[in-house]
Amino acid sequence: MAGRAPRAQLTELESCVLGAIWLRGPCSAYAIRREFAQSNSSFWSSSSGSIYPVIKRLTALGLVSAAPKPVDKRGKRDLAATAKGARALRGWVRDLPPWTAMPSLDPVRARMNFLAVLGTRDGQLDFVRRAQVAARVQAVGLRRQLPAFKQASQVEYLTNLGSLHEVEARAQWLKKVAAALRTGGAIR
Amino acid sequence: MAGRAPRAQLTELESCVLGAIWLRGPCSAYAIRREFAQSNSSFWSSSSGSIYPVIKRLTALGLVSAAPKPVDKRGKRDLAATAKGARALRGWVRDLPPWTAMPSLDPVRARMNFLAVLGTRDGQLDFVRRAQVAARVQAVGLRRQLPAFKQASQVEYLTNLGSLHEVEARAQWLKKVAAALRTGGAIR
DNA sequence: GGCTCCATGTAAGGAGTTACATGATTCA
DNA sequence: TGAATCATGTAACTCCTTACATGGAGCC
Repeated sequence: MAGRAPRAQLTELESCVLGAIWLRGPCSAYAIRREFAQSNSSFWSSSSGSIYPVIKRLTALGLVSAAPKPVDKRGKRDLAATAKGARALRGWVRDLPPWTAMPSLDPVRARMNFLAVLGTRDGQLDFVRRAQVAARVQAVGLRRQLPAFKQASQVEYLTNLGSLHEVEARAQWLKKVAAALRTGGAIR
Repeated sequence: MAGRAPRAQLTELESCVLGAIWLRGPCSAYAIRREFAQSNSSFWSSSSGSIYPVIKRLTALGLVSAAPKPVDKRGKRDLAATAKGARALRGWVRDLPPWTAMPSLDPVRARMNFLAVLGTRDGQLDFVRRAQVAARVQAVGLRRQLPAFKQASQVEYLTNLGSLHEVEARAQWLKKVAAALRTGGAIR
């Protein structure tokens, strides 16, 4: 009878949605969805097909309460994290699994592994320079947003500072790669 | 009749497997699997259930040739990238999609968003310090491996240098976060 | 003979994506 | 009144994961 026991651990997406609901206090699912869409550090599509099922699961687990708003004729609901939800979130944040220390999956670095396939040194340098420009553009954009984040909230400032550190590190690394190509010739 | 047309674009995993086969020349699927498992920058499980289906797809697409080895009584096959496979790999490397410029998904940064849930400044500092230690341990390990990579191959050296840059940037960022917590008090 | 690696696969399931569907509200 | 946005959801599909299955080779 009883369906199989639900997963013990939350996924990263589930935890982030739970966290957003916990932070935002009572709010609609749509607000969460929009926040994810506008955030500059979200890899998830944050379309309705991903967010709503996640919220459903969180509600089923008792981590989120969804009170219907009688005022609103639409199906709008007020979501809030329960005490159990706050405990789950705390555990997820605090207990850093070992894999979280590893370097993340960088698509530029993944492609760099096979740089030799581009053949000539000029082709390889072109790739590296384009990646470098893209990283620098990102960095400039982030740096310009920082003051606004600092005024808005301390955490937003700090997390965006982290993103900035990452893209700047990538740009510096690519600079070294370009230098190595110029002095050492093409990768083969 | 004809089943639906195969996907136009390769996934990141498929491309990386294709690249590994292209690099390693004729080799067995097991060798690829092992390489992925030992690589320090692979997020994929690289278990048989993921690698073999990918190779099957690549072979079906004509990007990889799989010649059976008559010498070996086992089902061992010699995999190699075809000319078409090399072209596909080249395209994947060269055409950096816009999203590849974004900061990657850092699990530590994801948790940082909800640091307030840890409550006290000491609890928050403890989290940050543990993340810092983990990042530094990673950095030291990578830095120690660099000379060996440099001797083995230039690309391996350069990609691992990229990993090093990333984890060092993370460590520096966490240092700033800790400083901010010490001077500014707990995040709320 | 048994143990450990080598080597290739299949089966079931899960999590997230894209695309679609449906209305209410707001504003020009 | 029509368009854009707000708001919630379902259905089909895809890629990857975990777990299982099978057998040869080398070694004590």
